[in-house]
Amino acid sequence: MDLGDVTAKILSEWKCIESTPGERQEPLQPTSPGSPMESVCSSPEMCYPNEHHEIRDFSLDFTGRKVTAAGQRQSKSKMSTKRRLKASEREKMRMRSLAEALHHLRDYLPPDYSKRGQPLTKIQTLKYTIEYINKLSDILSRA
DNA sequence: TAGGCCATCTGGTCCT
DNA sequence: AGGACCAGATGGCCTA
Repeated sequence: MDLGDVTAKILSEWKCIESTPGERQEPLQPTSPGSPMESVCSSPEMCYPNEHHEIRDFSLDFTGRKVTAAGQRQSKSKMSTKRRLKASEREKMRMRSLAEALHHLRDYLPPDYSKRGQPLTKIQTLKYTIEYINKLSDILSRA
């Protein structure tokens, strides 16, 4: 069995899964053309156009930020302000790389899901990836 | 309006 | 000491 056969078989089996949504633990969300998440946040690049979150964070951090529970905790922080800001920046970058990795992971899943309008959520991406890998493993073990 | 999803901030903890 | 990772809290955006 060559790669083409395997791929075709996987896709055909995948379509079988798609046609039986009852088997899914987490049914796909209904189609909604022009999904906001797809248009706004389907990729890290689109998620952070012109670093708009940076702008929002900056205003929150340095200009009249509302007092919140987190803000109240800040007064108890033992970290210096400089170090805290630095840690926040690193954490932001870390979470962005995680989101980017998840977006990249979506590209490896069969395209059927994205055809339904709504992009996969992070959790859906992980769950379907596990399912997909199990499918591949099953097919390979039977080959 | 409620609920889901997401990005971000933050403090705690572990590791180097 | 400082970086990485984690989990809780928070607020914004969007859809049903």
